[in-house]
Amino acid sequence: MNSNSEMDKAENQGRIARKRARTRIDLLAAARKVFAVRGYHEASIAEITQAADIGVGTFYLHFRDKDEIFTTLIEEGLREIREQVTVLALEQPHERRLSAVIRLTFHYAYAQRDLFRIALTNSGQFIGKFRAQIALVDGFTQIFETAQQQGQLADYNISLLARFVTGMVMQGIVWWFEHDEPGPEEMAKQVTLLLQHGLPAHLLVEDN
Amino acid sequence: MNSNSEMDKAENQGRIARKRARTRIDLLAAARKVFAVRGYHEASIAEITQAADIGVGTFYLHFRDKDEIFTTLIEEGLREIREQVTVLALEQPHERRLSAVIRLTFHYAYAQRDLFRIALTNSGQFIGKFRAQIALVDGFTQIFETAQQQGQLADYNISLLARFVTGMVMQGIVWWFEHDEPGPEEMAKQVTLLLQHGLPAHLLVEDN
Amino acid sequence: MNSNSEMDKAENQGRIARKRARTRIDLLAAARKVFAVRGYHEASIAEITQAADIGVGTFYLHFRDKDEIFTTLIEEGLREIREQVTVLALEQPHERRLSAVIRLTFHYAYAQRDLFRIALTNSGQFIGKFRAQIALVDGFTQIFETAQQQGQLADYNISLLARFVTGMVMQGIVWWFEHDEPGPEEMAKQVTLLLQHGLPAHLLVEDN
Amino acid sequence: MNSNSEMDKAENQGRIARKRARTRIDLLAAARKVFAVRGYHEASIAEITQAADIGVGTFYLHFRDKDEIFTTLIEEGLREIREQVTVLALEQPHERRLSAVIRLTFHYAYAQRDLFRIALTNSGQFIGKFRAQIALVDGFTQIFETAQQQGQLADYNISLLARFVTGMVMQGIVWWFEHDEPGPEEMAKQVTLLLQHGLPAHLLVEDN
DNA sequence: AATGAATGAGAGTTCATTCAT
DNA sequence: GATGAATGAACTCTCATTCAT
Repeated sequence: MNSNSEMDKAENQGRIARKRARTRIDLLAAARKVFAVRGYHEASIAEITQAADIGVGTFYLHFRDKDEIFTTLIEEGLREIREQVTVLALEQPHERRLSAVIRLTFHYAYAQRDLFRIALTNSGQFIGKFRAQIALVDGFTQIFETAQQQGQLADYNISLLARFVTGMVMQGIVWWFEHDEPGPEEMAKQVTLLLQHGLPAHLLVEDN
Repeated sequence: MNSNSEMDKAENQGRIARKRARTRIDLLAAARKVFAVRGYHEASIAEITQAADIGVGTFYLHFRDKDEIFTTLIEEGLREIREQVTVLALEQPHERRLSAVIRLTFHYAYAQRDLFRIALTNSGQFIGKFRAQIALVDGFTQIFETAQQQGQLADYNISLLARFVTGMVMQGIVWWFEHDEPGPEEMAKQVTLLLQHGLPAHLLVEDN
Repeated sequence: MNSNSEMDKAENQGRIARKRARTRIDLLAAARKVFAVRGYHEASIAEITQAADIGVGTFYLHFRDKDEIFTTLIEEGLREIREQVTVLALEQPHERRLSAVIRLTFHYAYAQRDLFRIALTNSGQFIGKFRAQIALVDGFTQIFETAQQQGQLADYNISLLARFVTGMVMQGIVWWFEHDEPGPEEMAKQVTLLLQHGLPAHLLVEDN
Repeated sequence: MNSNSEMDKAENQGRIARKRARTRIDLLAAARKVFAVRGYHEASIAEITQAADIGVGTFYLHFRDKDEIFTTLIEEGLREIREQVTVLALEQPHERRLSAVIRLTFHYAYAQRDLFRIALTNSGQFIGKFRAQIALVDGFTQIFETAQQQGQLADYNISLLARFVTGMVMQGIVWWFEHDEPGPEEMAKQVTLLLQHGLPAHLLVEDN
């Protein structure tokens, strides 16, 4: 009977934990939906809990405030992408790493356009905190630093360079907020094209 | 006597109009300050009017709501830049136009970093409406279209290309939200460098 | 020259007084229009002065507040009616006086339906203060008192009786807020009919 | 255990619902008090919630705005009266129905003078919407229509007649805003007296 | 006398957060 | 753990009124 009740207890805890986790997931999914259609500032906790079909009070059992669920939503949604991109890019040889990061980022971002829209449209206040961008910048920085240690990119400010490339990628993603075409493959190709050759000489005469 | 009183009247109206305009300017200046330190959403009308040292009610004599003063602030602040950049860039020969736009934009943006910070940090909700970016995109698009008609840029999607370059410039400006160096001249040089030569071949092997 | 300037002065004062009176009339007319379409509480001073095409400040040179212009509007508009009804009714022999008051009141009220609408629709707060009604009640009371002194109306409470008849007349006027027919003549006839004969015995059996 | 917790749950919901209903009732009672002393337009939500000893925000959990609580107050307060009068009057034989409606209306109105004061003093804006009056008019109209179908009231405009009688009753009720005497029984008698016999011939000579 | 820009008290309303159940 | 009624601070916005011109 003892072991029985202990088993019951353990089982019970498992059930409760699962229930709790389920509620949390429901909240995040509801938040994603609500933030997408209303934007961060127009969204209210009440709206989110309603969409999740749970009580308002329950929200505070899972998240401190609106800020926290927003950050968590973005963070968790982006973590996987970040990890995947990192892993897959590292599998590539050096000279393919940069284009791999760009391609992979575009692919994942295209698949999760709604999340990026939420993040980019509402992170103004958190700008600089915006993790997706930071991760990209960091990735590019590493690649460029390695290159510089090998004597390349002598004239470039590496930090700025990483930012510029990130800016290009971000604009590509923002483009998808309004258009569905072209897809990630072509988008990556366009960015890579520019990065490979630059613009024709006629457009940018050499300053001296 | 008639003409005298008429002159008085006209003079009076002039003075009143000037006073009114002065209040409006005070409000815009106060809004700029408040938006800069608090952000759009955290700023309250009361705070703005207090900073401007005028009554709350007066605000509504000049602007419909917070949205309107924000838009006006950005719009008026940016108009001059837009016009200057346009005029000066058009004075340049074709092959210098692109780099001129980049250089000039950086120069003006550096001088008005606070305004750009306000605009870029709080325009999430108005993304796509953000005029500074649109103006840049339009400018670049024109330059690239002209080039394409002359048989250049054959492989490029012009719209995307314009966005990419805009993204680079924007990231340069965002950089200044956290750093004061390098200045606009070097920033422009870095962007131009990348656009002229692209990245070294080792970093981006040709896909086939 | 002295007498001349004195004449000038007098003339001037006359002109100013006329101008002042004109503004006052404009204000009252504007108020009538605005109260009619917006109702007392929804009407603002700004709206009235705008309709009168004068400055807001000027309003306060003529009326203490919204209440005063409202009261004045009703009062002045009703005074004439009251006086006319009184004069004309007194010209009638006793036995025609009551029906004359009813007929005349209906005629004037029909001609000035807008004023009565304003008065009756917005005087809730001033109920009991509403002068048109008071005047009628007073008029009826006098007639009934005279009759009672002559031994008639023994069973009636005169004050109440006057109110009841006033209530009938008022309902006739309110009817016109929604219908244009029948006109004042028929309306008076209907009221008089009821007052003359009462209702058929079948509808009201004698309590005992 | 299952049924037990379900019972608990049901009981809980019952208690919560009762509590909620209690708050609503408190609000309506407070509104009745505040409207009575301040009038509709001078009453503020804050004043009502203070009188009800609840938070401002709670008001909006129960009513959309001031308009809604006002309408609800009048409507709910009047519904019972309307129903009672209707039911009781229909129990009467035809020839007693009219006087029954008058007597009953006066009785209920006297008992709820404050409610009628609120309704009549503040319904200017809602005139025509005012339900108590409409209900009376409708009731009288039915009675008179029936009578007319039996060949009576040939000369009368039924709609107007119903309004006139309503006007008399309303004036009786308004009388009580300033006097407590006479009571409803005598008031009904006075109205009935007038409706039975009309006024003496001396006061209203027959027009020809 | 006339003006209208400026004022600020005060109204309605929302919503993140709490807490008794 | 979950609930949702209750809370009240904080916000936006209006408008009667003043006063320098």
